Amino acid sequence: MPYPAAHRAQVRQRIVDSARSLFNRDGFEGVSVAKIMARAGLTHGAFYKYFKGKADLYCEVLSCFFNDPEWRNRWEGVHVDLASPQAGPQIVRAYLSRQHFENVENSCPMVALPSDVARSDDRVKGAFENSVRAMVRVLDREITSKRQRSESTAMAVAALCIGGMVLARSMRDQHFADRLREAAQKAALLLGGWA
Amino acid sequence: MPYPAAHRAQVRQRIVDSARSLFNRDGFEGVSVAKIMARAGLTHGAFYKYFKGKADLYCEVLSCFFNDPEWRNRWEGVHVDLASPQAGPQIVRAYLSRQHFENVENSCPMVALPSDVARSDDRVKGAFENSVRAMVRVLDREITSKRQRSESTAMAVAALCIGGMVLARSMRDQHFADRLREAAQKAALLLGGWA
DNA sequence: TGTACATCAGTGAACGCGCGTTCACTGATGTAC
DNA sequence: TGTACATCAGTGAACGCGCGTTCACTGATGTAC
Repeated sequence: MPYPAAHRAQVRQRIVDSARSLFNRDGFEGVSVAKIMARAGLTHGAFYKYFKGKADLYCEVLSCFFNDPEWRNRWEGVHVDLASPQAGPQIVRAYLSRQHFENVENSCPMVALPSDVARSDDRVKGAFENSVRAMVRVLDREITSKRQRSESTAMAVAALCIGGMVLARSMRDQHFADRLREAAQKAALLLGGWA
Repeated sequence: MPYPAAHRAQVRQRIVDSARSLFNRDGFEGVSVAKIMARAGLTHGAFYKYFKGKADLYCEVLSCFFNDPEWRNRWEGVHVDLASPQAGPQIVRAYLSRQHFENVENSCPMVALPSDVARSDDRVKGAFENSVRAMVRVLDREITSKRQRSESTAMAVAALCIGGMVLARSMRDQHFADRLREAAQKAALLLGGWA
C-alpha cells in the first residue's frame, strides 16, 4: 500500500483543525469546503476522499472539543488542573476568561455555534449535545464533592459559562462585553459554591 | 399622492414580521430576500423600495423585540405584568418557559441569533446590544427593589435566561433540553433572590 | 359625476457570483522482483 | 541496487443551483378639473 497509514490520519486531522477554526470564526454557512481545504493546504476535490460531506465534518468538529483532553491548554496563560481541588472554579474562570473571549478561532465550538446548531438536523444536535453533557459531567463532579443534588446546579453553571460568553461575543461595546463576562463568572462561582 | 400614508407603514411592518419569523427559524444566511417577501405577500423586487439591503432589515428585527411592548404577550398562556411586585420572577419564568422554547418563530431574536450576530458587523452588534441592555435594565429594576449593587446580578440572570434557552434549543434529546431549561430557571430565580 | 393624469407600489427578467458535489485525470509513493 | 508497477492521494474543470441586488416596466391609486 502506497503512502504510510499515518499520512491519511494526519491530513484528516489537518482538515478537522482547519474546519474548527473557520467554523468558529464564520459559522457553518459562512465557510466553504474550498476554504477549509485551502487552509489545510489542499484543493477542494480531495475533501470527499476524507468526508461524506460538509455536514459530516461539522459533526466531527462539534464532538471533538471537550473529548479532546487538550482543550484545557488551548487558551494561553489559562491553567486548568483537573486533579486540583480548585478544578471547579478553574474551569469557570478559564471558560469565561478574556483569553477564551478573544481567541475565537481556538474557541470552544459551543460558544461559537449554538444558534447554528439549533437550526441543524438531529445528527448535528446529537454531536453538540454530547459536548454539553461532557461539560456538565465535569462540572457536576467538581460540585458534588461539596454538596448533594448538584446536577441541576452543574447545568446552570454550564449555561452561564456558555451563555455568558455567547452574549459577550455579540456585543458591540467591548467594555459592556467585559462586564457581562465578569458578571457571568461571578454568578457561576457563586452557584457552584466557590465564591 | 396615490396610496394612503398608512399603506407604506403597514407593508413595511408585514416585511419586518415576516423577516423576524424566518430569521428566527433559519438564521440570517438561511433566509433569502425572496422568501421574506413571499411570506409578506410580495415579490422580491419590491424589497428595495423599503430597505437598503438585507442587513438593514436584520438590524431592525434585532432591535424591535424588547422595545416592542407586545413581547410580553407573545407566548400563549404566559403572563407578565410589569406593574406586579412579582414581575422579576414572572419575566424569568416566561423567558425560560416551554412556550418560548417551542415557539421558535415568535421567539426572542436574542435566543435564536446570537452566534450569527457575533460574526456580523458593528451595526448588527449594536442593534443586538441594545436589546440585551433593555433586558438587563428591566431585570435590574426588579432586583434593586430587594438588594443593592444588582446590575451584575441582572446581567447574570439575563445570561442565564438567554444562554439556557440557546443551549436547550440546540439539544437533540428533548428531555435533556427540558432539564437544562429548568435548571437555568431555578438558578436564575435563586440569583435574583426570588427562590 | 366622470375622466385624464401624475405618482409610485409592485413585478419579474437579468446580472455576476460563490456554493456543494462529482468525476475523469495526474502523479507521488512504497512494493515486488 | 534498480526498475516496473499497482495503488490511491490529490487536482481542477464542470454541473446545477440559489443568492443579493438592479432596473426597465406595469398597473393600481387618489387627485385635479
